[in-house]
Amino acid sequence: MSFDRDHVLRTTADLLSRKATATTEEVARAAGMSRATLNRHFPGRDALVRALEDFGITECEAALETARLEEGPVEEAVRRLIRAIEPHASLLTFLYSENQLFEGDEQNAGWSRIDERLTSLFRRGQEDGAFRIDLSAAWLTEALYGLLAAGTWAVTEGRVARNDITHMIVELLLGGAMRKDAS
Amino acid sequence: MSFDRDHVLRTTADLLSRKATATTEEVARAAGMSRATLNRHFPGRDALVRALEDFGITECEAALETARLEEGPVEEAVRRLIRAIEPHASLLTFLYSENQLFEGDEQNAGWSRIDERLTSLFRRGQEDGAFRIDLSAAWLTEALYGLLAAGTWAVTEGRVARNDITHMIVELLLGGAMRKDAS
Amino acid sequence: MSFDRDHVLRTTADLLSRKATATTEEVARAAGMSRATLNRHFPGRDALVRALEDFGITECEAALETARLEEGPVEEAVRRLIRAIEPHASLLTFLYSENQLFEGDEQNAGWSRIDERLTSLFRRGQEDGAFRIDLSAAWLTEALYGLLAAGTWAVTEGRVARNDITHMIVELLLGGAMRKDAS
Amino acid sequence: MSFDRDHVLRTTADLLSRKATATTEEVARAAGMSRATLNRHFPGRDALVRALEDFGITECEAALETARLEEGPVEEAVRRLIRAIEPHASLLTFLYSENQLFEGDEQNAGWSRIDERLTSLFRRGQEDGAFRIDLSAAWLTEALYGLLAAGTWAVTEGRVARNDITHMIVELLLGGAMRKDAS
DNA sequence: TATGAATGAGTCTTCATTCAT
DNA sequence: AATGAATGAAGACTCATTCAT
Repeated sequence: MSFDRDHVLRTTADLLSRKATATTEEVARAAGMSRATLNRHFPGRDALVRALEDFGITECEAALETARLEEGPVEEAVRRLIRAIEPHASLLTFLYSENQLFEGDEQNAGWSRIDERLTSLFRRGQEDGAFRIDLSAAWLTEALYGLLAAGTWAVTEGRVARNDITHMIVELLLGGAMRKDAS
Repeated sequence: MSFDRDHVLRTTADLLSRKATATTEEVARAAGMSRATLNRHFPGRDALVRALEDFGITECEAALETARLEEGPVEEAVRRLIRAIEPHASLLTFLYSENQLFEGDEQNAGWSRIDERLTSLFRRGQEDGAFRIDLSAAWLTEALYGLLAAGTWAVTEGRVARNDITHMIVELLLGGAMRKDAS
Repeated sequence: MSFDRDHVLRTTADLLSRKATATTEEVARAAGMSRATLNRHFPGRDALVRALEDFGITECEAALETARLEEGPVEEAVRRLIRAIEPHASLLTFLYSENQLFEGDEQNAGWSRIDERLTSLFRRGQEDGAFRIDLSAAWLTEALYGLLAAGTWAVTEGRVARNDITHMIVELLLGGAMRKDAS
Repeated sequence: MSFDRDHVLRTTADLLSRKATATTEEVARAAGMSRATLNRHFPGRDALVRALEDFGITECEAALETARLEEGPVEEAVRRLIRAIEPHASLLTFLYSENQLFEGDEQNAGWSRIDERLTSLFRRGQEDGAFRIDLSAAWLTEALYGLLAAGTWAVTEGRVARNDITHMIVELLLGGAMRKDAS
């Protein structure tokens, strides 16, 4: 069977987002191969993490494209966003929890670009009068990350059904973000 | 000066919630002592993590007492809760991200008790008609953890002012949780 | 070349019988490998000592079989015994000096069995009228251990030629154990 | 209570002759004091070992004086020797097992002097025609050390009564050493 | 003087990586 | 190309020693 790079990266993100201290052995076993083989494809742990970052950024940017954040009402854009990005939540969670480690890196540029697009979306919501202005766009962005992570864990622990989690996140975030008197 | 156990535990929680892979050396230095001394008081890294769990459970339970969750309108109880628990957020964040470890332990009993009290609070909100019923109490509990973690990181990264974070969390969570047509 | 477990154990016994405080590094180097590799095969110093005990028991039991202790005159059986067991003397010496450790363990059962067989041999000598009865069988057994250890050290320090040591031990032990008036 | 140097040294010799890897903590507790206090009197582990060596040499030399090795028949001299030196056997055992560690040291001079006197005694026995010449004087000396150590252990483990051990050692050694046809 | 507490030094163990098959 | 085995490097732990009381 040929080497399935995507599968390895997703499995690794799942594992590392739950257990940041997982050893290379655990990562390799979770991906169904030996340490040595994992090392052949990703020479060094750092290389694996970089690959994860690249992969995560690529996937998230694709999701952002799919969601067409700039189009239509903000509320609908947020719904599309969460629906598109939720499948990659564990990858995003991993990037989120690791992003203080590679500060100043070129990877950070990709990450910042994503972060900026999300923040812009929420800022647009505020400018449109749809979103409250006392909850800053930066906070809404950060809260989205937190809720995606919480959603992943809630599903993993069986507290929320996989099919419900997108709705749960969307409604909580929009409910909190939107003005109550919006007509 | 005598050994300040609380100080050590708080410092350690701060560090580990930001960098789960921190070495014993880093932990000890952050607490202002040598590795050997840290080891004298907490024999082994596991012992330190266990102590953090005990400490976190104790602190959170004290915060829950302070918040008097069963009293008055749910909305106010949630506000009191977040205000009381936010100072311990980094501890909670660490425990939250680590809570897959030591499963089945007696520590878990303490943690489950806290979790149950929070879930009860949200369930009461739903029974009172104040909270939406399509967002389950279990999810609101999990979301609270996620927002506390996001808040901690947002403050650490300078995206949100420390003085604002309680408001940000409260408003987002309550805004999302409460029924829109509540009179 | 494949890993030679016997070689490692023999080398280790040689070293530890001379210097009980030898570090893992010294043990590994004496066996011609790195600490890490030694640890791969014997995870932890205790595991190595346990393996030495198992190995020693096995080797000694084999030597006891070879010596056919129950056959022929006791004097000849003792000669065969010492001849058979002397090559393993450093292993035995190490175990002898360490045998207060791991008391009550299953290892001790194996050791006790050997001890019992030796004691039985000397008891037979007394019952046959060949050995003095004022020197107890238990003491003769213990003395045998002491003389084997002394022999190992005497050879190591160059006080006695390797080829002579069996004779030295045999003659001293038998000379002391046998009745003077034996016809 | 005043500090009892002799008691500490004897206790330490007892412990170290049985367990060469005993920690300073164990040594101090066996002597009935804290690590720190032991260190006050013997600054550093080496200092303690040196003191033990000095003490052991002094005690052994005193025992040798008492035994008047040069006087009378060799057989009687050996009996007096073992009777005099047996109470210090654990000290001697410790020195014996440690003596490869401080090679070339000045301490070694004292030890060698003792060793030489013992060897001379056995050589005299051979020259007198009382002892066999196929068992070298060096070996008999070494065997004496081994039997003293074995005797100490045999008593500790309850295999031989304390009151019998001198007889056991004497008879075994003399029986082995003496010519059978000695009239 | 005696001791609990603190720590530098050194040992033990594990991990990420490389190598031989 | 894939893997079990070997190992340097790094982390965790323990000990002997020192210090403040």
